Amino acid sequence: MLPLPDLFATLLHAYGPQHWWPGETRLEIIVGAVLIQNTNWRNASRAIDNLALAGLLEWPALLASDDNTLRACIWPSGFYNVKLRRLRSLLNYLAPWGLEHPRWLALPLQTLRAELLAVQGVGPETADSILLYAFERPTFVVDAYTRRLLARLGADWAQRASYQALQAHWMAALPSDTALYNEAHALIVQHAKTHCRAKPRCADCPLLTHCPFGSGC
DNA sequence: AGCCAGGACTGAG
DNA sequence: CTCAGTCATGGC
Repeated sequence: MLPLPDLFATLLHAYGPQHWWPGETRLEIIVGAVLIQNTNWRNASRAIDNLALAGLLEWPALLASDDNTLRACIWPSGFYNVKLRRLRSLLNYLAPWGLEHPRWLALPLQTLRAELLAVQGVGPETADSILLYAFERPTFVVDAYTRRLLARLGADWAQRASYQALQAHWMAALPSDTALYNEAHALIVQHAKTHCRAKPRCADCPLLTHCPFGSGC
């Protein structure tokens, strides 16, 4: 299979730098990481817009918000009862220090990751998204796109591999670097959105020549 | 009309 | 430790 550094270079050449940032502020990124769980970006984005309109993308306001207001805002993202609880547990974890505390940049990555994973409703992808995008820590975010892309490129093991195995695979292949991991994930998402769901399917896919199925998506 | 989307948790076997 | 079931909206 195409070596991952080459895969990254190919996508970068095809799509250009994404400078992807899933939110305007640290708080928005963290909230978004929960709201996007098993939901399409459009619905999650609606929820974020509602929160912004309600003035709840401000740290103290969000902490002080009542459940009914918060639930109404996040409604379009689906799973609103579950996500309400998950947001609360995450906010409760962050609250003692706030979002700008030096702690978030000082603690070892694995320590912080373990803390996040201990929060109810924060699994590996959500934890890594927060670490990479909100706190700019060099950890690779594995998601459905990442998994599918490897599988489509012939790495059959990827489809059923554990999160840990997939993450280790990427991180062993690419140097530990926040900007690089950010860009790599953004490119994979960009590729998936422009080709995987394109119709006609993958006519000018940049990964076409590397794909055993005749389409690199 | 179903099927699915950038997950995580729970209970069962 | 696998794995099906659960949570839910909106777009196609």
